[in-house]
Amino acid sequence: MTAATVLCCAPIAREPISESDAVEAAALLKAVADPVRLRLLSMIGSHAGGEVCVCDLTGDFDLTAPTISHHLKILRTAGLIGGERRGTWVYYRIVPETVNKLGALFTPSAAPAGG
Amino acid sequence: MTAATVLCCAPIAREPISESDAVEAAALLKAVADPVRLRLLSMIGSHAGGEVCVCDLTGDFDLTAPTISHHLKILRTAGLIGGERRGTWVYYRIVPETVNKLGALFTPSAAPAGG
DNA sequence: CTAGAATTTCGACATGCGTCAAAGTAGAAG
DNA sequence: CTTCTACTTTGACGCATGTCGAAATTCTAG
Repeated sequence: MTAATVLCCAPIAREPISESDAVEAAALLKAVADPVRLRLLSMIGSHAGGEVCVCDLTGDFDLTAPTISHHLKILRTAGLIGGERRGTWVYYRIVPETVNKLGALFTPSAAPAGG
Repeated sequence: MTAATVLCCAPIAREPISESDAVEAAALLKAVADPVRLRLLSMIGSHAGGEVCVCDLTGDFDLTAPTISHHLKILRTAGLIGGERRGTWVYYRIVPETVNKLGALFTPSAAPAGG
């Protein structure tokens, strides 16, 4: 128990983040720093069955299909969602690990130091 | 205890976020979706005493003072940091409430439903 | 193979964002 | 009041991003 067990605050407020970590985290954050992508991520993640067809997504936006596809690609490239084609349709599901990374950045961690 | 106590996942993956909530959250996320601002926020939040002089910030970046000031303003406008002038120097400190908002978006909440 | 639907890629455009140099503001020191 | 330092605002520039229309891709159905 000599080592620090700092529970004070979010990781980001515990010690200065390194430049490379900042670049990595910022890339992830940039992927969700858009209302459309946030809604898409939320719709995909909260859908019963864990999977959503793209065709069920486009209807809720005043955007063209190419634009939705563009946002989906950004989320997928960031590792936040995964896509799979089955027949005519493409289904997307959330990748919880990556989403948790986001939360971990700003959440006062209850984990012991070093974890 | 009859009501749901949904611990499955992040709020964003529990139910579809509303458009207005998405816009609000995206604005907050955009403020931290930049390596420089992420480092700035981290340096301010992790500093002993809870306050940092701007003059202690600029040295760690290969950026001009106006650029640092610009990023600081974005963080302040987003409500993530607060600034105070004392004499010649300006001191910034973190606003934990706003930072927690970010974490709450993506963290599997341990709070009971309805909270 | 042809026809058709779902989705992505491509090309283009307007807007937004990060950066700097120069000028402006606020307080300390003489 | 003048000068110096610390910081912010303004104006400008180039690059990135969100959006669309059109074309290409991938699969199903005859």
